[in-house]
Amino acid sequence: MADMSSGSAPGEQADLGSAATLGKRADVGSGPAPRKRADARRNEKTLLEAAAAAFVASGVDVPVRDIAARAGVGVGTIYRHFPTRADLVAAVYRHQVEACAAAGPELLASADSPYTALTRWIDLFVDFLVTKHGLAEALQSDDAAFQTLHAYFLDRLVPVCADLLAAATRAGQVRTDIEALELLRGVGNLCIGAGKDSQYDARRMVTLLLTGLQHRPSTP
Amino acid sequence: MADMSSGSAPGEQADLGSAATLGKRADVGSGPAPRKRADARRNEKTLLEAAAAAFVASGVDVPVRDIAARAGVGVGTIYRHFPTRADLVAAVYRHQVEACAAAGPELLASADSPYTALTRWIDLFVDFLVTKHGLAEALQSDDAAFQTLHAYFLDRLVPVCADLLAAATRAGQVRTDIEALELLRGVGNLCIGAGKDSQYDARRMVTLLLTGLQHRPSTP
DNA sequence: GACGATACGGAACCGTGTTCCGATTAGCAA
DNA sequence: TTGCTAATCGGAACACGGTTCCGTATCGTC
Repeated sequence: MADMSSGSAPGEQADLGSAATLGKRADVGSGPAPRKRADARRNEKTLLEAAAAAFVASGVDVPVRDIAARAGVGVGTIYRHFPTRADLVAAVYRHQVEACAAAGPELLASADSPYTALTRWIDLFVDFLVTKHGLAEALQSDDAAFQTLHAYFLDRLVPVCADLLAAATRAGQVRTDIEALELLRGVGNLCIGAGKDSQYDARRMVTLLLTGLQHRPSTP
Repeated sequence: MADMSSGSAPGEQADLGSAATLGKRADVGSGPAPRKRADARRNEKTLLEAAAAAFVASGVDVPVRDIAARAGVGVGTIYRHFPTRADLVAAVYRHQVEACAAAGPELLASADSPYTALTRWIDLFVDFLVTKHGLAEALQSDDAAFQTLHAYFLDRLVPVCADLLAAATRAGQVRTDIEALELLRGVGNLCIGAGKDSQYDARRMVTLLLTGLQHRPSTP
């Protein structure tokens, strides 16, 4: 299974998550993609690496200027490749989000019960969030610029969570009044500020939430 | 019992929560307070009312300039009375925080079990947070300016929560590995973004958390 | 009414994200 | 190799938010 908590590992050959691929696919059928210039491709890769390093060093709140400086480019270059901060963040973490999404079905197939698969998957999700300083905060930020990041996470992970939840529901292991979106948002919220207070253990809170999710006829 | 979700009801005679009373008490023993000028007192009251109205209208994120305009004063006046945004927020909600703190012992005395008292108290807390747009977010913000707000809430409410939790623990009704601070932060986190998505019901998530908190020997 | 202390207003400052546009350069053709 | 042109780059400039500063206005007292 993919390791969700490892470094962000940018720098692959294929689609590095340029903003154009985040929204609706642009003008399908207008012929093959016009292939970017070499310096543009180089810069995009450099930017993703610099951003990943900056996020590790200073959290996802690191100023755009710092990322630009780290990459040795101007801020204009960042905004040409990524229309907004959130798109850059999304691009940097795209691989890990995809890995998390892919892990859902695998866990469902390998775990000894749907509920176990669900908890393991949520564990992956939590590991991902708590190891990325400020990511959970950014996801819930009401800043309009982060709407696209929020949407990307939800688009990709809600269906996976919904499948796990549905399986657990069919097995009679969980309450039936909780939706996947709600569960994911709750878990995401619990991860906020995870690294900033040693007294607060997000994983323990998520455990509580998941325990409470279990189907228990004897509700007090 | 105090109604935590009602309007903020500023405008009382006594201490309206000026910043001086939030931090450590300044120079105790240097004689009686020198009694502010009349216009200063008038402005402080006006400011609290304007801020409360602005918070209701636009959330606690409303720009300081907007509050100043609403109160018909300059921004300098705000900063003279409240050293920072967070102090203004704290002052506006001080009454409700105090009411929430006071409700703890009352509930413990009146409810039929400590766990019930705890859940009722948490309900009050949640009602408070979800009815104040952006307050839960501000509480967890890593912005240094909100540290004082965070600290105020915690100073005031953690002891109350700890008492309720201890009582429930003595009654064998809850797990023993959760601290009051952790529980409060978890609940606070779950309230983030409560009003912005009709799909997400913070109260339901808190219910899950509290259910998971219950002592259950048969852990799956 | 005068005068010192206090409080006021809002321009100015700093740090953000984002936009804009002249300078630069890659990629191609001759 | 040399031009040419469109794509790309860099960073100054803008918008917007919190906060600070200081000349001016007002209060309260003599």
